[in-house]
Amino acid sequence: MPGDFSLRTVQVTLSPLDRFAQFLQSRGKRVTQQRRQIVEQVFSHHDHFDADELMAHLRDELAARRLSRPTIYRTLNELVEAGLLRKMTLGGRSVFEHEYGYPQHDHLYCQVCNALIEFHSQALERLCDQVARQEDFEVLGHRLFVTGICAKCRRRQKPSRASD
Amino acid sequence: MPGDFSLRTVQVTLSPLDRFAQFLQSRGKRVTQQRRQIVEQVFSHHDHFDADELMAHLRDELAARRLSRPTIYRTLNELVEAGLLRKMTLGGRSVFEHEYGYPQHDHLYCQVCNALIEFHSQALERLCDQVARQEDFEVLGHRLFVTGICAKCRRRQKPSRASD
DNA sequence: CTACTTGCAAATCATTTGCAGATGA
DNA sequence: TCATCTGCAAATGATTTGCAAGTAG
Repeated sequence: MPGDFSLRTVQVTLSPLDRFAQFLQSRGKRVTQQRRQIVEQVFSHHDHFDADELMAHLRDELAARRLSRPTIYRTLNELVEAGLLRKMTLGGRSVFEHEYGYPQHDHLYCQVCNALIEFHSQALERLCDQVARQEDFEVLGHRLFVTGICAKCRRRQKPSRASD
Repeated sequence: MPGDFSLRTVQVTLSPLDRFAQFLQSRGKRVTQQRRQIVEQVFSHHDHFDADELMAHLRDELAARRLSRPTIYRTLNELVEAGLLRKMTLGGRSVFEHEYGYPQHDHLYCQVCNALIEFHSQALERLCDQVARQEDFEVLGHRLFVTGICAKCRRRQKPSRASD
């Protein structure tokens, strides 16, 4: 590799917690045990989750009263504000996913097992821009859900095509 | 015009109310004053609406107690089941739009004024099918929201580009 | 007639908020 | 120190449900 490593601010490598700390500081907010704990749990693995699932993971802390339901909700909202999480609504329920350090993507949603399968399409982005241009609309983001039945559930539902 | 009008079952011309009546009958349910009234109001014009907006339109009936909040909700759900309405969630609130007799489309969503601008794209449908094929996923539908700022609001927000 | 419907009031359910005590910078 | 946080309990707000009385077929 040639030595073309030029000036490059490595802000992307900031850990979610550091990034959050930075956000909090900029707002005069504090880095507390609870917020630390929640961020750590949330970014410990890549997955879609809702408040209940997160609470299930933190049940010990909740049981020990070192953490509470309202704090979970408050912190999730802050994480969205901070741009660390993306929030979406799925069947009346708020579902979150990593936004920070994670590439833009859309979802296939299996309405049988509720699985969310991620995919990315540049063509889709071009399509959004194109439509927007026609309407003189400024695109800030998009969300595509393709609903249907995932491979696994299809196999389960149609063991044989006898009755068709 | 040449006389090529061949056999053509005109089931599409069924009014929303008739279509609903048909659905109700198939379920052993009844065509009541309330359901009739709601369907009529809902299909009196093409627009997106939520339960509150619908209730505002029917406020006289509600005031006269010939109709109630629970009945509105119950009937809206039946209309979705019947395939007459499509339901989506927008900011925690259920929003409905005509599905029966109305072409498939997607939306530009202005996050400033909450306007929903409809558009249709065949390319998008092809894209969904293509992605689905790769994942061995059976597509039953899709929903694309392009969020951003509509032309009107952009003009209002940036009267001049002075500060840029 | 009689099962399906309705309006009412009360229940849900996820999420939010007021407040007094606890705590991070 | 002292403004920001937190847990608690209670409030919210949209939507749903149990039930006795009303009504469609």
